[in-house]
Amino acid sequence: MNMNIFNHFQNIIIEIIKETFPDVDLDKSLLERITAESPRDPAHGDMATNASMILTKPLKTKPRDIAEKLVKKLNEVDDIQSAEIAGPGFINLRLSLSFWHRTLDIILDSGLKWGASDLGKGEKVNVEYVSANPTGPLHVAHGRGAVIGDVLANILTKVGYDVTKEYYVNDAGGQIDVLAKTLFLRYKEVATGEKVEIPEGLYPGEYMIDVAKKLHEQQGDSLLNKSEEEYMPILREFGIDSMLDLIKSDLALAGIKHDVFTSERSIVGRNLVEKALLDLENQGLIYEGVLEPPKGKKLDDWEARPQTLFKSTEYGDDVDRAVKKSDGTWTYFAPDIAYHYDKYNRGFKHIIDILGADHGGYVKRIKAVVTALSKDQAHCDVRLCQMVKLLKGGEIYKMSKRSGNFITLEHVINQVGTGAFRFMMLSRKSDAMLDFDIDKVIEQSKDNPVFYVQYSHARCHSVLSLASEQGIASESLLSGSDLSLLTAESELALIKKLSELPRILEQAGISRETQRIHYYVVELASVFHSLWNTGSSDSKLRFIIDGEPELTKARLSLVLATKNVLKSSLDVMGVKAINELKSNTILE
RNA sequence: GCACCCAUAGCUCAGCUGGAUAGAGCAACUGCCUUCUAAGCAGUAGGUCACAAGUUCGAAUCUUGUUGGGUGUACCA
Repeated sequence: MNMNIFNHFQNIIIEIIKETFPDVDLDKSLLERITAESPRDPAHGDMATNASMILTKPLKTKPRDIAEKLVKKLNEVDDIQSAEIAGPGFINLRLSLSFWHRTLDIILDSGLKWGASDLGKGEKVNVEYVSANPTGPLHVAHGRGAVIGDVLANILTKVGYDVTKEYYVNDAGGQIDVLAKTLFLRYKEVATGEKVEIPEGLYPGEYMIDVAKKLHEQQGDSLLNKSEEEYMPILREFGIDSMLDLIKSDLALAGIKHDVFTSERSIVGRNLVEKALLDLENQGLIYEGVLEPPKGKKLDDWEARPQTLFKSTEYGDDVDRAVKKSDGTWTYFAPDIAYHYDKYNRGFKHIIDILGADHGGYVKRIKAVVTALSKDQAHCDVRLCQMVKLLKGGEIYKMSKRSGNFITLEHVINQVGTGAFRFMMLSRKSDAMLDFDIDKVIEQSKDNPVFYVQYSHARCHSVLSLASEQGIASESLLSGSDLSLLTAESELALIKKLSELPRILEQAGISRETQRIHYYVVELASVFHSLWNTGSSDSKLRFIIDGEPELTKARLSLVLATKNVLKSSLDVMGVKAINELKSNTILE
């Protein structure tokens, strides 16, 4: 059986259609539109299909007439308890109890692997995320892209892709000179003890002082006597290394570890820029030209000048893009072309870039590059992460990297905890802006979904450990429980929710929408809390029933399955599941 | 000007790539603790899915306009 029960029944339905209408040639794209999904209203059953509506046109028959034929055969399927026609021609399926019990059994057997699938067929995917310039610590906006990229990579891994988590280090551009110059001033400050004013345009952040101190420890006063030409390479090197260490420790704090760091300097050093541009040139996509001045924005210093351009308009971009500056050096874009060329040559046909919304204007040209360089063999998917509005008690925290007093990622995570931070970063789709109120995330109330979900996991743990202590049932004793004893509506609702995970992960992977797993885990917690409370109003529905060891074991099995699914969902989110909630603890 | 994104209950947001009577949470109101954690549950009330056309059996979802907000807009990265 396909782990994704919706695909499973979709296949069954399609087979039945082929049997029922053998003379009609139904093409694949049409059959793919035939769905099996859970109806909005549970009163409509467990599964609904739109098959007869889709088939109306090719069969030139009324939907209800088609449905009647299909229903007859669907009713013969073992796992289908009943199939009936409803509304404009939907077929509602009610699945048998034994099907649900068998599904629960599979979920229990799968343990933390439940939800995994082979959708990706082991294909290679490169997910590039964060890629912040090595000029300072990460701030909160970086944190959003970081979590979304990380979780998307986790999801894709879970659904069967061979995923590489990657960080592109912009260590070759002008901002590195700015970094080095700033570092020199701070170094001078440390060495001479004289207060230094950081001029406009350099990085005023105080983090540079610590770096300068370390530099001074290593080099003493020796750099003071050197010429700029001599000390700049040393400072660049030291600055980049220090900043990368800083960034990596921020990432570690956020629970993120990239597989690969690719440096811009190494791309340039391997002459990949020349190679990639030659490839484009051979395709006639590089030319010398003059761009029009941009409209709607005053540019006092604009002047027409010939530049080396990439014909990105060929692939849907708004204007062609410069790859060389007027002084003949590469633009930022050129090494990035080479970098994507490198990704493709490393065998990635699925390339995903997670960027900040402020890079929105960059999307079309980078997609154009990948399409051109791969001759349409690779696909580049760019996800933009909208800004995070950081609040504390309703008041806005302004973040500006230039000012130097921006709110760092470290600062925020230290206040709310890694788990809560990640959980909240996944609460909105990446296209939409996100409000993040530090006070609310710390708040230990039902207002806070992190606690709601963790509480459900803690409850699972609590029952299971209680049962274990009482010797009623340990986890090992639970295997082989008679799951058919689970017949209450609330129990079945939980089994059904558990069974959805594979589909949720597949769809999150396909659509690259990480918020889906967030909402799933909240829903799952809700269904579990609901079941828990049926035991409050009716003691016969509690998990542990004196004198009924078999029933108790069956129910505890369901609890165990729930605990596992909660945990594996949280694992994908990079959030640590918690066994016991204590007051005043920050979630890790 | 142009490009990309957003607009759903009083507030914060879901809505399973086009399905049935649009759903949660918060706030409001009503119930449920001699109970495996009430940090929870059940219920009531709350809607012109920004607006207008179009596509079709069927639209919050797709197309095109319009309005309002965000972001970006040569030789920065």
